[in-house]
Amino acid sequence: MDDIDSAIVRELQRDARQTNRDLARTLGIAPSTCLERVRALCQRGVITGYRATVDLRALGRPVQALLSVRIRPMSREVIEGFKAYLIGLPEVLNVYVVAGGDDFLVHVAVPEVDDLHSLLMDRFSGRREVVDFRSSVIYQHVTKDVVGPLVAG
Amino acid sequence: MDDIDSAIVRELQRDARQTNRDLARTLGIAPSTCLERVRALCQRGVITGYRATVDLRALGRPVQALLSVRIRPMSREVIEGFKAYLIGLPEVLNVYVVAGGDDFLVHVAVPEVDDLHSLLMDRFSGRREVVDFRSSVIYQHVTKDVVGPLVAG
DNA sequence: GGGACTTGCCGAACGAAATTCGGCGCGTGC
DNA sequence: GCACGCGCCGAATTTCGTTCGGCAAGTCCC
Repeated sequence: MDDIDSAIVRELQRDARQTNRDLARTLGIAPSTCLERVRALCQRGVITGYRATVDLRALGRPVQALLSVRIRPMSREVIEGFKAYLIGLPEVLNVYVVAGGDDFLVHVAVPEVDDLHSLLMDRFSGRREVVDFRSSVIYQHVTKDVVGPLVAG
Repeated sequence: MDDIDSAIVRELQRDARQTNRDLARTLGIAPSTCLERVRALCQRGVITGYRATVDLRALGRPVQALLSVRIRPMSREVIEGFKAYLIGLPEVLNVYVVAGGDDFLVHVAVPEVDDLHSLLMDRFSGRREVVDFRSSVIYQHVTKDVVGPLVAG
């Protein structure tokens, strides 16, 4: 994990579909060398996958929210079960299992604000393990790239 | 935006680096047709980019947290300024600007739990617009693909 | 109801890219 | 000082992205 590997990760986070030749040219190394470093990063588990990012607005789901949920009891079975349930919901984008005041933080996207209310009423309030929930509409959401191993942070 | 487009988006979210031929074979269409549909999706803004996903553990930042921050005053300048400041921090992964009890929700990743404390003390408590903050360690984080336009949701 | 137009799809041809592999240089350890 | 191993490079091969002409189907207008 040297500077070149960091640069590869940074570049592939910026654009995962750039050609290996372009990537090699950017880094100043041979394409074959670049290719085997990328493969090594995948094999070592540093790079876990390549994903297309989509515009939720274009997909008809412009309203995003963060749902704070408290559940009881806090047993492993209940947590895993509720997490699996959340992942099964089509509105869900991210599930955070957190410590502190809340147990779950659920990032959702729906077509309209009304659907947020429906989602809470139909999918959350009825479940027995859910003891409390709260929703926060997201005004803006910025995703950053992972820059590196925080050597100078 | 028909079923084929939805399938393309779904497949490219699963693996953005699969070859156009494989994608076309999966969908049962010709590679040329597949290619122009993918390009149309990019041009229409449905697909906004392709990104490599990395393992934060492998990058030496296994501790993740969600920071809830309240700021004052809630003017556009202060919000945009603080948001830009957050994005500049190397520990930051996601910034959510939200309505409700908190104003910002900041997703961060650091090497150790101690760094979380340092981050809060050194980068947040000193800033004048920050009136309150709270941190929640993330036990698990699951990111889901966007499945579609929620027609049957 | 029929004809022209538009739209989307297909398949072959071309250029470019990914991938493989043998060889080389450099650092390390003995 | 010498042998070994690791990483990098560059050419050859294979696969892929991309373009383009033609075709079928659906649509609009007459």
